[in-house]
Amino acid sequence: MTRTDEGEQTPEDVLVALADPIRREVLTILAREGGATSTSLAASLPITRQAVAKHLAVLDRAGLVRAHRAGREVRYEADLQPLRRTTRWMDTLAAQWEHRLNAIKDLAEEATEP
Amino acid sequence: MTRTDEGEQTPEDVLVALADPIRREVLTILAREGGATSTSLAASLPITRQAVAKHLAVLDRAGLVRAHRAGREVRYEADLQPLRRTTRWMDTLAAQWEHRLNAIKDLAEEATEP
DNA sequence: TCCACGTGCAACCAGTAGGTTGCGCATGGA
DNA sequence: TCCATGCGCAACCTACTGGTTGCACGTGGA
Repeated sequence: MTRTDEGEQTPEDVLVALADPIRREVLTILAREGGATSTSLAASLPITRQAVAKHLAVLDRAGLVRAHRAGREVRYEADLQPLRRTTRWMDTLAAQWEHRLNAIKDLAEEATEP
Repeated sequence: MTRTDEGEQTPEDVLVALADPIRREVLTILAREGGATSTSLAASLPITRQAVAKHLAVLDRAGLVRAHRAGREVRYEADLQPLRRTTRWMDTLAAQWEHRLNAIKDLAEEATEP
């Protein structure tokens, strides 16, 4: 088991996690199957189990997956809540930036046509 | 001038660009000031002009900045449109994944209480 | 005309990301 | 009881990222 004890799960961690196509593919499989182990994921992907484990660690750091031990297997499930938080965070950022840009554009118009 | 001739600008490029705190800071400055040069940005940041130029290249690849030559200066301005597109793309992804997860949850309930 | 200033390009360096192989350990089933 | 299976850990490799310095080029102003 990696951590899952949710340290921070910043929006930045989610962006980093989602920036990799293999990690998005992992989340897609997890959503389609409802859960999977590192071994079963490696069977569906072009990389080894250990590489999958590293990707799962990144996803776990972002809070996007949760690990459950079941016997000698460790089953991973997707948690989309941090993703929803992150899109809202990005929208807020975009709104702030656009607000500043519009304010500047208004100032420019005010100066040219008085 | 870097490229600005918009090659693809995939959501992935936007995620990669936004995953770095310095690049987010660059966008913040660009929105606050309405535009800046690599030299003026380097004055506001703890890194050299050449490092700034590399970050601007990443932002340009994502379509988040646009370069305009003005005399011997190259002025960069923020373009938030790819950011808005990316948040919508992420929302769609989240919706698809949640849809699959809910379908699986329903199946499980159906099986346990018939 | 000439010089200063802003850019662009290239080489270089350290650290990290993504991938591999190898091995040891625990656990569940025959 | 014993063996196959699933995991975790560690070492190692390669490529890319983020940063630096140094230098050459073009352009605008005194």
